[in-house]
Amino acid sequence: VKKHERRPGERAGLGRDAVLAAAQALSAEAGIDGLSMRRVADRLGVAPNALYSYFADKAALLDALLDWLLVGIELPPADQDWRGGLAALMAATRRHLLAHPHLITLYLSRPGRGPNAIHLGEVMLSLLARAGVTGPPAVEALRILLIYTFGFAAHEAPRRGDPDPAARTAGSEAAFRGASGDPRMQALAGPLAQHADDVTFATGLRWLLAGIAGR
Amino acid sequence: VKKHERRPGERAGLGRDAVLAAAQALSAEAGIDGLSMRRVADRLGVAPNALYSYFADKAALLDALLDWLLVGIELPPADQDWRGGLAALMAATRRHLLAHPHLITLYLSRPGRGPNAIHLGEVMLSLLARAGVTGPPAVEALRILLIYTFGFAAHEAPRRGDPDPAARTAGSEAAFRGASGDPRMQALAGPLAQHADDVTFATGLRWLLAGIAGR
DNA sequence: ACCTGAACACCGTTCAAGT
DNA sequence: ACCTGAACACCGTTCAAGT
Repeated sequence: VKKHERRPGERAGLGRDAVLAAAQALSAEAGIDGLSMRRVADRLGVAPNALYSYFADKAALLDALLDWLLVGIELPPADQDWRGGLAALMAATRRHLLAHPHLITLYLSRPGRGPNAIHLGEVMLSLLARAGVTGPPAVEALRILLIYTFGFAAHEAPRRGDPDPAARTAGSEAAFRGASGDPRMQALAGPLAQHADDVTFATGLRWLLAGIAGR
Repeated sequence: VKKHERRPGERAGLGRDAVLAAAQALSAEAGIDGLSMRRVADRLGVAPNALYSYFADKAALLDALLDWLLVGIELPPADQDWRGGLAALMAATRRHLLAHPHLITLYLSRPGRGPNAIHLGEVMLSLLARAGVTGPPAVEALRILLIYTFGFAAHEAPRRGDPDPAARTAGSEAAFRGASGDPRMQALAGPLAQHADDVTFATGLRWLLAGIAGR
């Protein structure tokens, strides 16, 4: 909001990472609809068009942001069997995505060819190879697992901490879960729903892994 | 673009359906990013704010549009077994969604409580009941199947007829599939990819149905 | 009830210019 | 190379007014 007080000609010293960090922080506060180039620039104390020194356009910034959010997904221990390893990896991926509920939606509509997305795919392929699944069938299994994991996270994201849209449907959600009225029930609704989500996610994942094992 | 030549005070006679039809046609031509209230109004020969007589805001229009697109999904024959029926229904749903590739993304991020979405869920529940799956486990299975189906369609949509974004990544897609250069290979890439998608979708679906059967 | 005119507060992006 | 000023062509939405 407030420019950082620089003399004319003085550099702000942004860099791509600073822009991405600002964009992520902004989306956490204002949601996906509040994520604009101008507001990111504002947050950095910089003119709107300054961002175009680092990203060709808004789409390029979003692509970079999504890949940036995949950094640091917990990898399963190397001595685990392929099935437990894949289950742990997909669960960790879902948890990681849910840390940024506002941005999950974007993943489904974008290619996902960033370096971190590719690395995740490679780890999955090495686990599948240990199951004896390689080549085209491995790519097929990988795709199914990724769609399930990202789709699941995208589907439960609106129920999570999305600031504005959540408020819109919060009432019907509570009613749907029979938790309207009693505030103690409402306090339980969140954790209860999350637990149900965890169980449901694990169930579908188990079915898919059983299918992969049966190849 | 051109107003329909009405005298001042004369009605345009829009109605919700006319607005939805215009919105759908516009998104087919201009993609999701080209779908604006002003352009929908323009297409109807009406002032931008006239739409607010029928929809509270753009989000309400989008919600109605998504449910409207679920109309007419092919239902499986009543004498089919539950497994074949569910497989056919989910395949028909995916095909139906892919007829509007530009809008699929929106489904994942929105609740989906419209009348048509609810009807689809009821048909699924009745098929699951024939498999002996009812109550909470049925809701769990339904959710997993829907996430898989919608997620899959959302994931392959960008490869389909999305006008602008497709052009952006068309080159890398062709290279990825090893179809760069030779125009005969490029002509094959589309149908080939679609066939691979069909097979992959059916495979994952079979795995999930096997899991449901094993309950 | 349905629609228009005019306005408000925003967008993404480009171009020329400054250091 | 990095950043600013100013401008362009857009947005969604609201308010008052007309029929």
